[in-house]
Amino acid sequence: MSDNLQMNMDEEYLPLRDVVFNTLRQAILTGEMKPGERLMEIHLANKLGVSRTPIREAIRKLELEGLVIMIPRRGAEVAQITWKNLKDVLEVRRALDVLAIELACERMEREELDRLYQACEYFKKATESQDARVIAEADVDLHDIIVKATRNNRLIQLVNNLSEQMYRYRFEYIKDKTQHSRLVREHYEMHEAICAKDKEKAAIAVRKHIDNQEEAIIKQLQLEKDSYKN
Amino acid sequence: MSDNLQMNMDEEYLPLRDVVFNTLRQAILTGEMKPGERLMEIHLANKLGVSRTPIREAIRKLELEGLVIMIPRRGAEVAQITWKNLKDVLEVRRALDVLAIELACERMEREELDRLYQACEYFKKATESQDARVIAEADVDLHDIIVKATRNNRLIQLVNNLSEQMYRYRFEYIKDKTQHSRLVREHYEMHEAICAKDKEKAAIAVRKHIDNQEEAIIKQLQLEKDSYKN
DNA sequence: TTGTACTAAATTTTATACAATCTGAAACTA
DNA sequence: TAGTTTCAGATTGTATAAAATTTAGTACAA
Repeated sequence: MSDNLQMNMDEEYLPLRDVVFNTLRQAILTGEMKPGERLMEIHLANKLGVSRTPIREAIRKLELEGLVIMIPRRGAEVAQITWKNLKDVLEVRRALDVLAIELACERMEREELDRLYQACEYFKKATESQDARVIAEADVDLHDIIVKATRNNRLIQLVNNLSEQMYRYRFEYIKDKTQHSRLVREHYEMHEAICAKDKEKAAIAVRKHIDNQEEAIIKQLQLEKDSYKN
Repeated sequence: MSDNLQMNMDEEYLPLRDVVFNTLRQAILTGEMKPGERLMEIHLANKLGVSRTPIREAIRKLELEGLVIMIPRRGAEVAQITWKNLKDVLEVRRALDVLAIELACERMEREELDRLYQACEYFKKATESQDARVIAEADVDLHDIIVKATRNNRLIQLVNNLSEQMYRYRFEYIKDKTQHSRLVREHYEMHEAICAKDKEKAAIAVRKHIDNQEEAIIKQLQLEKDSYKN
């Protein structure tokens, strides 16, 4: 792990455990902490300048999110991402994203539809910028609008969690310029389908969207496998 | 809360935090701890005969499961179950149960199909026993066979979690004898559909199953509302 | 060289101590 | 009386200490 973890302290008040939780989660999702790497309490406590208690509590939450696995009396380590695991996540995510867009068809209001359209436009512009971080953020914002329109907090939470599980791969995926026009098109398709309240068309569009993502991630994983030979 | 929480200590080794976690979760799901009730650390620590540390770590996990909500510097309390919240959970569960049975159609093996049939028969016998606990257990076993057949660990975990969220209502639901024959029939329908690998028929059957459950739970909630006038 | 027993170091697990914050009631003011 | 202030007690948040366990290293015998 690179030795420059930094905590974001400028929130008005958050218990340290939550600050630590966010910090570690971020480090894991961005790949700064590699799968298999151990999370040692004293080490982390020193690095982040807090005591071990908040570290431990943060790890408990990461454990339940599936980002780290615990081995009793040995400690926690960053969860390995296996191919199987990823396929499982995507399988579930596909179903939930379909549900989300179907509900969005029913429940999205005019004002949100407008914002969704703006987000589509903004995403298009973002792809032209060639800056992967900007593109990724625009993508997240767009999908967020759809998911929030479901008005279903449980669904929102689950979809967000599942999406996060593969952030690091999506990042690589989004760098692939050849996909950009397709992504832009699919976003517009989704917007159209929701406007028309056409659930079937919407479902088909999201499925395609996720299928593409899955394919890209698998390709990505294949590359890593080849280069690291594990 | 009744003052006789008991921890299950006979496992070979589980960290105290996990024992506490299971104990508290059980207490919440069975209704022994009522929504809105505060979880005070010292109190719980004394009652369970451990220090505050494992209590705190258990609460962190309950928090992420949505069973308790945290108010900073005020502590945790058992999450209120609102109507909205229940509808949200059921909405997601419906989608995931459909996914599960569809995958089961693809992946269930001969031996599991046999066990599923046995579970159907056993459930039928259980309804005759009139013992709600026996019936509930038979029902859980049956659905477990289907969900496990998906081979998708993430899905298994999520469905189990969502099911648990309404254990206390299902319990009342299952006492309603007029529903029994319908439940038995629906179970056989599911088994048949999976045998035939007929995803559509299977999906329809589960949806009906959950719709019934939803209706019954809503009725139940209505009753409580009337009797407590809140 | 390999295998085993023993010891020391590292690490997690649990308990306790201290600090910060909140709550609620009594005292006080207008 | 209504509203504010103050303060004690309760409770959470954080840090540190003690206990239990695992890991790793070393010495010694086969």
